[in-house]
Amino acid sequence: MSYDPSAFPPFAVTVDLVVLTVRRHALCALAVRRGESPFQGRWALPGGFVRADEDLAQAAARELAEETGLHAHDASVPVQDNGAHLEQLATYGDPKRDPRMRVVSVAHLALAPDLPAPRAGGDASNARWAPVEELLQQGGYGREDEPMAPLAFDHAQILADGVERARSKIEYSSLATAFCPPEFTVGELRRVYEAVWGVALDPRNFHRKVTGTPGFLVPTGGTTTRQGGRPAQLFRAGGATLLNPPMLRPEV
Amino acid sequence: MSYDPSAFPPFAVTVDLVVLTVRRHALCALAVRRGESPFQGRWALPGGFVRADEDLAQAAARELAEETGLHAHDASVPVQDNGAHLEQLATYGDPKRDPRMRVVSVAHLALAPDLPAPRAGGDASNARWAPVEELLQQGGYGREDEPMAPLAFDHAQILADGVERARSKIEYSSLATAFCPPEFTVGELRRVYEAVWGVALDPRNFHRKVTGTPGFLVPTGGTTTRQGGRPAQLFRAGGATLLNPPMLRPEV
DNA sequence: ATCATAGTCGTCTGCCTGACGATAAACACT
DNA sequence: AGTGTTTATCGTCAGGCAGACGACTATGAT
Repeated sequence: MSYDPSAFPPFAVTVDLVVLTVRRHALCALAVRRGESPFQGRWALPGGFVRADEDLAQAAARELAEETGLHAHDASVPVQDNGAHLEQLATYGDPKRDPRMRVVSVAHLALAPDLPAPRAGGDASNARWAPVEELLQQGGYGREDEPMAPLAFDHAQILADGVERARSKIEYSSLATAFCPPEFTVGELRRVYEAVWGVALDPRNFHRKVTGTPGFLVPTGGTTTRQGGRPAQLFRAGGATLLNPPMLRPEV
Repeated sequence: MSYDPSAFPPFAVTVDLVVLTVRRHALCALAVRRGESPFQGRWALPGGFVRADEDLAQAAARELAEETGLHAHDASVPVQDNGAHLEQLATYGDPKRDPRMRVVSVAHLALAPDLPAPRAGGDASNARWAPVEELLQQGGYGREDEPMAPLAFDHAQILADGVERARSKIEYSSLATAFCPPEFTVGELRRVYEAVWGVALDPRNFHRKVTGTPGFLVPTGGTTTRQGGRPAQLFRAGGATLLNPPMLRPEV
């Protein structure tokens, strides 16, 4: 426990982001193409180095804004603008995870409503929303049938952990609303659950459940027809963050 | 995203440990007394620097062994010796959390059965099991009425996060068995839940619940009387890690 | 007008939970 | 030996919630 300098070898610390959204009924993650070695040309999660005077959450919020333009709202700020939810996911520090040097990466999870096309330094061809199954299956094919190699570094593991966190967290928290615009219908919220869990849910039981959970949804009074069919009531996310009772993910 | 060396200031990376156990019906955490500045003489969580060739989990397991003699079993090793459960908790990286230099600490959570006295470099007076409420309440009093200052650094926050993780995780996982010896009775397991949650549970409903949850408990055939009263069946932890249905923490 | 689509309200049944009575098997007394 | 105390274990019962599913409503498309 002495502070002999040889006792604490220098590390580089980065933040990596698992940014999830729901597009066209599929859970998608933001991927950027690497412009340099190692893993040049491969897809990776967005991220970057933590600056000397920066908190980890600040660094993650900064990277998120740089990559997507999203303004993250911390848990401390209850503002419900169209910012994204951002939370720490886990930290990855295998000595060999980066071949160049010792890098410890603090991964963060961001949940965002469906967004316009991403931007990565202004170059749209180097950033894309991709369905998570596509990014996680090895040897799959990406957009335009270009052969897709696995994600760079240990990013496949990080993405898998982030997806699993999101899947379990929408069970007992109101986080699914982070995938929705400020006002949304019960049907849109249901399609979020269906996309994230990859299951079909009974619209009638789902409606009863979410409208019956105190603090989950607050009706705004308005109605809308967005998908054809009977107009639906519009809701806003209620103040509750923990759902009681929780939403139950169907067995297998 | 360039690798200009000025872009990645050097960090020190440490692991801190929240080691929890249940002693005398109370949830206790391991605390060590700091021998040097800053916070000299104050209580802190055990921890230390990650070595150059070490994974984060390895570093945490090494520190745990050094402080307690416990042999941590990773999630990958299903062995149920009297090792402790060890998992990553969260990472703390406020630029000012250590006044000397930029330190990022990857906190880990360990759950252990009741143990003999702790050792901290062979000096027992510099390590103790303390009830978590005692460590978390500011200005409380420690053993032998010595006035107790708050934990060093941001360790009160880390401990609070670890306790909250343990409280919620025993709801939906079989982790409560990590607080028990290899063989235990339903009553002992119930007292673990009562200590961690700080509530009283109905023995009859608890017995029905845990014996009815598939994969949670496996009877060993033996019986024991450890607290007086009728002998109880002995159980071993079953293979299930996720409880379905979960244990429900009583409302406030 | 008719159909397709989506939303909303009800009903019914089975399961789980919490509250709690009753019995069983040990120990500590007298 | 008998009595009380403690802990373990089994049962019962009522209330609530979830899944399955029928019925009705309100819009747009043809």
